[in-house]
Amino acid sequence: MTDAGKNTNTIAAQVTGKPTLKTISKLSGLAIPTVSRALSDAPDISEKTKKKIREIAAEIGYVPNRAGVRLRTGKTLVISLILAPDSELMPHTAQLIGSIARALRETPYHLNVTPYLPDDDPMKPIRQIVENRLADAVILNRTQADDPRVAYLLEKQFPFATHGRTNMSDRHAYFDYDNAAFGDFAVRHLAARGRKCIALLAPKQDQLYATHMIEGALATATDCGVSLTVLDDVDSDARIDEIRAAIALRLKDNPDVDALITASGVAAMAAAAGAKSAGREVDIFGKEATSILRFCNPNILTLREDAARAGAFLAEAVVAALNDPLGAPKQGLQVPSEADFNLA
Amino acid sequence: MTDAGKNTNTIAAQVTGKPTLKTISKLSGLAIPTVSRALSDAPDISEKTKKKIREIAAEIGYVPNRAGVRLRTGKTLVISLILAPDSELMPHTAQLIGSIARALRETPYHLNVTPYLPDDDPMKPIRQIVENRLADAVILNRTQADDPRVAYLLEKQFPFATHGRTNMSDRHAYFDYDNAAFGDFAVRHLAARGRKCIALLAPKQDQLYATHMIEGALATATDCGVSLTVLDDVDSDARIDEIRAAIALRLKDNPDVDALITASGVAAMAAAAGAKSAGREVDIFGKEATSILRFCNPNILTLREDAARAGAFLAEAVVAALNDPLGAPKQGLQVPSEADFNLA
DNA sequence: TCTAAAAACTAAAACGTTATAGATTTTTCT
DNA sequence: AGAAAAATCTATAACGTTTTAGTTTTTAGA
Repeated sequence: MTDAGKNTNTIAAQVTGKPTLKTISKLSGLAIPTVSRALSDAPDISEKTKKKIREIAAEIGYVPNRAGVRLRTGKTLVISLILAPDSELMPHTAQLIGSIARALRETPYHLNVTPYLPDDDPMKPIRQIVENRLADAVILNRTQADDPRVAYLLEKQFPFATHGRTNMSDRHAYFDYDNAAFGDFAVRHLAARGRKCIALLAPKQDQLYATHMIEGALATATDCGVSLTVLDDVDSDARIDEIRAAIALRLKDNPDVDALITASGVAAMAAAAGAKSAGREVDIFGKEATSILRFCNPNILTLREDAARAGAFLAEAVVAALNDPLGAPKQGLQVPSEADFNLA
Repeated sequence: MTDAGKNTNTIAAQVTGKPTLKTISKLSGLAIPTVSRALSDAPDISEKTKKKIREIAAEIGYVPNRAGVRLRTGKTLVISLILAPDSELMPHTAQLIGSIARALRETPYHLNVTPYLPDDDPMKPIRQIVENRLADAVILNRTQADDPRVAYLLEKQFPFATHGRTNMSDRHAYFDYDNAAFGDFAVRHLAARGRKCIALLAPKQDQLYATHMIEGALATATDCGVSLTVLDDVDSDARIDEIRAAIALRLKDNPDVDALITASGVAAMAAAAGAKSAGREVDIFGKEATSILRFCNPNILTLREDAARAGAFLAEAVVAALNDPLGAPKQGLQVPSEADFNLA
């Protein structure tokens, strides 16, 4: 029982420093490439050898050095989430980031966050990432119908997924909410509550989700025999106080309006306040990321947008695109179910 | 005017593929190490050579390959933000992430996000990062007074910064709100409004910020001659409905309470609802990340916590720690000013 | 003008990985 | 048993960077 002999029982104890392929090579007596190929399950390594190497790797806790892999293969093992500047929609964003990062834990990829500011060129971060190979794929949020970033990524054949559809959606992975169904449901529900003159708050920008929402709502309005006005001159990305003021103004212009549909929770809250300040009693139907909205104003009818689900889907979709670049892009649509609606 | 001659005017045009040190080496006729040392402004390279190399580098748009640097130096150029699971405080988190990432754009570092779940071991991500060198530094949020992660990082001498102080704060970089000042201000303000019996909602866990808040509030309560009860059995990290129910219960137990101070915006909202359901008219004083809280319930008095400022500070602090590991850790305290308070 | 010292530069190696092409061993078939 | 084929393994090189230990060139000093 000498001290010298004590720590030599296990292989692991013989290892000093971070284990590399070299360590396993020495421990197993096999060449480094053999070790590498065994761990990547190459066909020209015998099962016996693979087993032995995998055991040693597990015992000494071998983890591939990312810099080595990256330098050799050109793969970064990084996925970058490009964040559009959003002033007030942050609960949604935080959920998205967290759920993407969590889903990526099951993969070798890490999540990088790359935000840009309102006065930045949205193309700049994308170009940097593609040109300098800072990531293997990107995820975009707040896409527009005719998004130059999407066009660029498609042209460069750089893997990506988007949160929200675009005009080029058939060619890329995305997750989106079925806003047509939301529009339909909202109108149907408001009509059932006896509302006759519904206004829909659409964003100024060319956003596809609004188009869908309007389409769904218009069709159902005709169906239910209620009137539907689209208010497309309120900037729903503005500060909340500004939205409220704008809504109050619109309500005065449209004295018959007895219900409002909005595309975001913030806008719904602003609408509620705007209606109140205009002295009008209207129903409000909006979307929300958390339960906060309905909690602080139970009179707002809401559809819960599941950002966590979106994040998990986007992570999977982008990894799928990386693993099979030629496969059909994964596309997800959250069709609202009754359970997603909080109806006062 | 031959076609062949057209593109050879500029150096840049002669370069194909991503430029490396080798490219500059060939273009300049100097050896690769010379180029490397010139770009890192080493003392043994002549100014003339440095100028020449820098010009070529700029012209062909040379950007160091991160994998090469990482493999050679062991530096990852990554800073990892470890996100504690937070159910309802997400606006704050999103602001934090965005502002850290934006601040890091001025540096060579990229931001990685590493969340863990309520049932995960909080040590696991940290250990992985340190042992496998997945980042050069980490930023922690939601630190506890006696945080094992902080102890571990200090022991390993791994650079980090925290959002919130700990028992070991003198030894690490942090950003925190001056919660003592918040407690003081809240009590002083409520007393001035004529409130006599104030309750303070403290989190169950051993969180230093609560200690500070209580200290500040207690001292001022004595000063102003009002009574202050600390309710430390409400889990302020619980779901919002649960907090509300718990608060309603506490209010019934304490019939004299006429004002509530909470540590978070969500808790404030829950408190407002709890008070309402208990049929009590109490003042509420809370904190908020965005202006949403006060917007949806203008009766809640608030202190605005500037997460963007926290993020920018933390980014700077952690980069400073990396550049000067022996220097004094940067420590920031947001002392609330009158302007930060939204008083109904 | 010659030598010593200082300045400026370079050759070689290494970080850890994987791809290519080739070498060795084993199996299969006649 | 011997040759061909298949299976298994290895040597070498390369990705782009920086560090170490030189070597060459220039300047300074006598």
